[in-house]
Amino acid sequence: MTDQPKRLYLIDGSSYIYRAYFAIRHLSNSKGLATNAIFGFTNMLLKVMREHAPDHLAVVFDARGPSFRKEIYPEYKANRAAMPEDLVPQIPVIKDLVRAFNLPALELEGFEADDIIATLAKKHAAQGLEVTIVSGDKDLMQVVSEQIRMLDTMKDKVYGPAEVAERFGGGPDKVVEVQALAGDSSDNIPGVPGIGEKTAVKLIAEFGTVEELLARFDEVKGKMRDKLREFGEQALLSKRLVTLKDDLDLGIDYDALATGEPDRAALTALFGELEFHKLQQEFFAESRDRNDDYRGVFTEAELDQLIRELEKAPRISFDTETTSLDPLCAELVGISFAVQAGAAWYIPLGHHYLGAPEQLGRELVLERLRPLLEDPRKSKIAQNAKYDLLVLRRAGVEVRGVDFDTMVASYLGNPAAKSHGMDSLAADLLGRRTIAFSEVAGSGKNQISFAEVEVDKAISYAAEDADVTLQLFEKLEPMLKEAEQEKLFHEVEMPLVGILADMEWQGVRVDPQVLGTLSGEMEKKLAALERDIHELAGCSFNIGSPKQIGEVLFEKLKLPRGRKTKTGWSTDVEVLQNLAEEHPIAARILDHRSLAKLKGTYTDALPKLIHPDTGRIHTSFNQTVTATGRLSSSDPNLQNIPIRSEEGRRIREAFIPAEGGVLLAADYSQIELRILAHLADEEMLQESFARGEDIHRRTACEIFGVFPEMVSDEQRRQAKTINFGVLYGMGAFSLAKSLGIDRKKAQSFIDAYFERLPRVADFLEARREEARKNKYVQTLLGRRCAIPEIDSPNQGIRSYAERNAINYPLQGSAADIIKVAMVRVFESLGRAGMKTRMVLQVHDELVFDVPESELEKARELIRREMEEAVKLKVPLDVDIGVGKNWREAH
DNA sequence: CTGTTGTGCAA
DNA sequence: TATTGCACAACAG
Repeated sequence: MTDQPKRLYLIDGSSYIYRAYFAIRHLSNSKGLATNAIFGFTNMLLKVMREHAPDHLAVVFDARGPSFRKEIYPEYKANRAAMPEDLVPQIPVIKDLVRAFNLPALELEGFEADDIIATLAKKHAAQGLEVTIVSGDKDLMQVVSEQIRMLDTMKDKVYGPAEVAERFGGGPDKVVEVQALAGDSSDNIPGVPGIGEKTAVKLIAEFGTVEELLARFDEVKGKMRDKLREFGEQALLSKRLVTLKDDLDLGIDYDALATGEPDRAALTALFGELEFHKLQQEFFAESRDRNDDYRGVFTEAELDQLIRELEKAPRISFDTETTSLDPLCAELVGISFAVQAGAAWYIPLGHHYLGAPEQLGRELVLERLRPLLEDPRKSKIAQNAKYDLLVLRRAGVEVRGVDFDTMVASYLGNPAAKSHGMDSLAADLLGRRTIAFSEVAGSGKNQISFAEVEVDKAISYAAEDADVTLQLFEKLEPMLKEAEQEKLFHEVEMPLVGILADMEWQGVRVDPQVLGTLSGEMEKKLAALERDIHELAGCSFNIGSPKQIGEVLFEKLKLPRGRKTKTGWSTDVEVLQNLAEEHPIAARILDHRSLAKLKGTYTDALPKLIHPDTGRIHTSFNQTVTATGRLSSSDPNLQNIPIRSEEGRRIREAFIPAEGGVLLAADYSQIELRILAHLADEEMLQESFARGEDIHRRTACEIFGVFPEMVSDEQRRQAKTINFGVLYGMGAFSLAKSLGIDRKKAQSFIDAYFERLPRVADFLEARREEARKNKYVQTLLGRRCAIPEIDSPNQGIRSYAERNAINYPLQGSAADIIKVAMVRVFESLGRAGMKTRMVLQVHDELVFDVPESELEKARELIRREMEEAVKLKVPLDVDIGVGKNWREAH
């Protein structure tokens, strides 16, 4: 073995923190914590580790208090501004990071990081070690030598004696001399006024040291001589200030600076929290466990063996591989299973490419697995189970017993998180970078179907999915318990998974002819509007482009501008409505825009999404998207089908029941206000709901002090706006804007409201308080949503957080209630053996496809299960409508 | 071809 | 300067 010199790396932590902070101006995580300095610092650390793999290292920080330099010179660093307020909270995180990397960290009271570094560098260099100082600070150049070099990772430069000499005109020993003369404005080191670095280098090159220069100052000519005479003492003081202490008694030897193995779990948690997803991936890219036992199942004997393993295991995880992201088009290509961490199987069923190995038959495998998959008592785990349920249902297997969906569990743990995808969960919770789909199937136009992926590759990809899912379960289950989400998870969210799968499976019938006719009419109207608009403008332009509209209205026609957007002048409804009085073009543009919107988003888009086999639209209900617990709908979004305008309502006529049936729409009346009445325990609201009054009218009575009969339409409208405003935490400004009144007046309405409904005011404050105390708020069923921004120093962010603290419990409790109702209705319909099918959910409304013969029974059942979903201090009223299309059902 | 912006639909 | 979503067309890189 060759005897490599021992190496030591000394990282100037404090200097990097500052440099990173100023180099990266804007970076923060979704919780409002600034992360710019942390990010820069981490990058530096990772770079040093990656490129130098140090075995001995110290990260050195400045100690909190003043250093000894302050004692010799009170003005030292006096001009330094206080640490920026968004940097302060980053410091402890950086120290956590260093700890998680398991690296030695040092700081010493009374001394700066540079002194510690100088001491350690000199000491170890004297012992024959090769020392690298990682810093960008020129002060440290004074300790550079043959054994000590300096590395600036941000500039990617290494400084040895030669590089130092180039800048300071001599060996590293000249550094302090030059700095003593030139001073340093950032540290408030005075030096000699009028002498900068260039002059100082010249003088030192000639005289060697400050002392020598001062002794022979008469050899210097002109004004500089006077300066030197006057400020000589100051130069000597400066020299003391810039000279680093290199003889501190640290009592630290080489062995104490050995680097440890990084704590993967801690790092993962930190990177996750900081939302350093890219770094997370990079760091863990190499750390995939190669010991995983992933096997393909190719023979009946192997299948039997697998099934025996699956039967023995208390819980199994599984995952399907298919040809499409859309489960209703997807063909099954393979299934994977895991029973314990690190071991998983993949059964290829439908890989077909030239030279593909012999695979077991699909029918055979599914028949053998059917008893297990359909057994409700066999506990199963899956990631995004809804997808697998649908794929297998399409393949003829009704999977039961899926009692843990890792995606849903992760969502309950943090509903505000951006992604609950397996890759990010594996990274965040397991510190593991999983094989990306694109790595086995390619991406973009090169992407191939999973059926064409080589079986060997498919095994490592698919088996990993089942394995990781099982490992995620092991992490997530205790987390759910910790967060007290178990009941909500097992009694509401998990039952809902299968129900949503069923709703997507059913889909809703849509008549393409209705949409086609509508589209044709719109086409004509749009063409006419376009002609008018171009004529009024005197030129032809793209009405769909806000930018071009801006050019025409504000530059060509010289109409008054309204608000600005990031890229130009706003042309939104509000602006155009104001412009309508100035010029007839504005109203036409508005008409054109809303019609084009309806046509593009609905009448033209929906027919394309009608499934060719079923004649129905199968939307996707997403259970892990919203921060509040609501569902969302996509591909297409059926939760925003128009209803307000006449044109819009006609789109609803295209949504129709199955042959021989009707559509039944059941919606909760004023559910969020009822929840407010319940949670705030506000008697006036409770009494009003108990009596079945018009709540907005009643609110108007209270705040305007008039009798119910005397409430004008205008007053009711205003009360309604206030009622909704309360749910969203609205202020006087926005109320004024939406009512078109002045702020004072709006404030007086709000005052009157809280005067008459004091418990509501208490409730709102209690929610803000709760958020400040716990950093989260809760719904009726204990669903939690974190609101870390509640402590943000930024007023805008904090106000936003406070509004969320009010809105989440109300919107979220409504979501809880309708989810419970969905489970109750679904199960009740099943027990009754009815053919009525739940097909849509629109936040406070459920839509059913009902055979005509079952109508009355269904109506009663649905009403009962919805109204009795939870018991509140106010009744839950459900309005039910029935019709031959969705519009009529309202 | 992909991500962002402005806009607008729903509860 | 009112909450939560999704999707479209235009546009920038």
